[in-house]
Amino acid sequence: MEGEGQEKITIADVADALGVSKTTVSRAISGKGRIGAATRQRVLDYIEAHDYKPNVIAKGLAQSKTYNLCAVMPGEYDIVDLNFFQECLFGIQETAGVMEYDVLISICKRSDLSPLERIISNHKVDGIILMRTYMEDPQIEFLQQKKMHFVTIGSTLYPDVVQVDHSHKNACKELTSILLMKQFKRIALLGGDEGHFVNQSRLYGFREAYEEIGEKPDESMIYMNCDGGSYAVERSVNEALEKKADCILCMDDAVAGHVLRILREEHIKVPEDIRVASFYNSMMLENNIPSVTSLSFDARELGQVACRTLLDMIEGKSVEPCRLLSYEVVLKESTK
Amino acid sequence: MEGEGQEKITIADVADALGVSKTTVSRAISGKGRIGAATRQRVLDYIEAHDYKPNVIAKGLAQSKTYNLCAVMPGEYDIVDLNFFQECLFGIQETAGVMEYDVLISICKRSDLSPLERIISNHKVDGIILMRTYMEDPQIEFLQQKKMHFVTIGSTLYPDVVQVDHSHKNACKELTSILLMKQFKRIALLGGDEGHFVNQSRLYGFREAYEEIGEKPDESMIYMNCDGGSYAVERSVNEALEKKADCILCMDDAVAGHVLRILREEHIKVPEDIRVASFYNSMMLENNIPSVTSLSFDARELGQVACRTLLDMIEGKSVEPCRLLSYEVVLKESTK
DNA sequence: CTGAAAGCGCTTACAG
DNA sequence: CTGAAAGCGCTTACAG
Repeated sequence: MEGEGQEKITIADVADALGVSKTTVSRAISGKGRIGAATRQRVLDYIEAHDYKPNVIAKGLAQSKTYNLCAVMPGEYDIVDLNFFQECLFGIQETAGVMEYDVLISICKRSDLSPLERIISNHKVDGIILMRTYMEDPQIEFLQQKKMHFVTIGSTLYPDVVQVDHSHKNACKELTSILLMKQFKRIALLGGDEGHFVNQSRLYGFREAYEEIGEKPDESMIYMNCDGGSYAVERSVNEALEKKADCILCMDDAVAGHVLRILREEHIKVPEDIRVASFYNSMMLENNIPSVTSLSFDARELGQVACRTLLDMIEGKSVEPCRLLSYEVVLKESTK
Repeated sequence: MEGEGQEKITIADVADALGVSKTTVSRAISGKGRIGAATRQRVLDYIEAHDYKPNVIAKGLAQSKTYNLCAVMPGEYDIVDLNFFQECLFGIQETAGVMEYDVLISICKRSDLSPLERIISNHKVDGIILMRTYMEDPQIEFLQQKKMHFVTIGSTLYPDVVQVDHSHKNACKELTSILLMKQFKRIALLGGDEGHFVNQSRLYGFREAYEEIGEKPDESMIYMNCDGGSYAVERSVNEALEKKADCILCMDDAVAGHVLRILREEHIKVPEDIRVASFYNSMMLENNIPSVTSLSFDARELGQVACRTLLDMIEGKSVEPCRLLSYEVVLKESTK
């Protein structure tokens, strides 16, 4: 009698069984419209007992909704980002699930939005979360033109986009300030892709820290676009060493990983000979000796907040256009 | 005139515009049913020109399909696995997209299937891809009971489940054999979670390599469940060293990362004092000195094959129940 | 408080 | 070869 392939029971079935109309059943479930408390309880009990679950697809069709969200993840990433995206996704799906939404994933390269376009033109989702922003962002332009509900994880200068982000600028400023206070003044900055908004924010924070003490960073020691591979990093590190840098600040752990390897190869000791810190932490460096100073962000929370915000937008509530979440500076041996 | 918020045009609109029935339009698009070539072309031209795209949700409802797949990703993972899952997902969504399917993601802990259950009972997907298998697998049991179409990435002993996997057993056997041929006979094996099918396969391959040369591994140097953190690894490594192991074989790069750190701390040189190799490669170890020998698998291909197989099942085609993809042994400095 | 009916945007026997 | 009609499983004005 259990699990007997009991085919999908529909709202009509429960209406028949209870001798009421489909309308009534629908109302009992949704809680919308006037309905007698007793009647309501009867159908609730029945569907509970018979394990009835409304077909969300049909419901969606009737309401012109899908109860799906789309999380778009960049097609180009390195393993450090990966962990970040994964955590975000976790947060997103967690809070989506609570509201009976599901999350559809779209992996898009910056140069090719077609996966996203397909999802939109197929009317598969009610809203979109962009998991990375670019300075020039074709995804944002596309979604605005399509008038879709969406929120970005990461900041942007495009007007009228709802965004949630960590305060990368402040975080980087704080870390840089600490380093400066420790009297490491010749800091080399190994930055990531200039086209990513987040890297610009980090750079900004770095500069502000210097400004605050009335000094200027050595511009010739600011190396952007270092995430192109270990070769770019190697050149930058060598140049920084020639210029007598006393500290190397890396935009993320992928870069930091390369840096640490290079220093080790050249028998340059951290932190004795030079200090190293990273603007983004991951599990990647956890086995490094010495342990490395970095900024720490809660990606999962970011996903949760982004998702909740999007859900609010879909439901027509008003939302805060720019949320900034906090961060931590984690000081370790590499900057002693 | 462009992008003028031209609200969703429906099949009825195009039927009206063309003076034909909705039936005809539907047939022209799907290619099913008899229809005049000329008529067909007319509607095709029209929808092309007017950028009409059928509402997949409505289509799905009429056909009792969703054109969605679900990829279930484990909720517990470490960063090494992560890269694997990401690559898989890439492959999955890539091949799903070609068939106009989208992929919905569900992150499930082994102990809590509720995200998956929700998706199933909401009729949100036509099939499921399980991205990891366990020896005792509640997900498989659940899906079989629900009579859903699904395929697993990773092997399983459960009967009648369609699975695609890399030949972990053979791969590990081959790597172990090479090590044995190099006369490293006292190999310590640091294994992962015994509950994961893949780790049992690896262990199996390890044993078979010994058998083949008529010898036996030192059972006291087989340490399973090492992925619980660095402490478990540390104990195992120290014990292995006491037992004069000449080589440490790690089930994956997370474990390998810990091992390499521990050896470095204790000033034990690789490969001079002891050899190290990993059964699973990732970007995680790419900066290690020395470079480390490992097995290499193409996770993306795995995703593609799994997805194509699932799609075939959904369309009622018969599929190969167990596909095994190939691998590579990548010899590097750590086992010289 | 409850129900009959129309509608969401498609598909698909069934006629012609 | 083409169309009118019923149906997929819901929701929601509109009446009563």
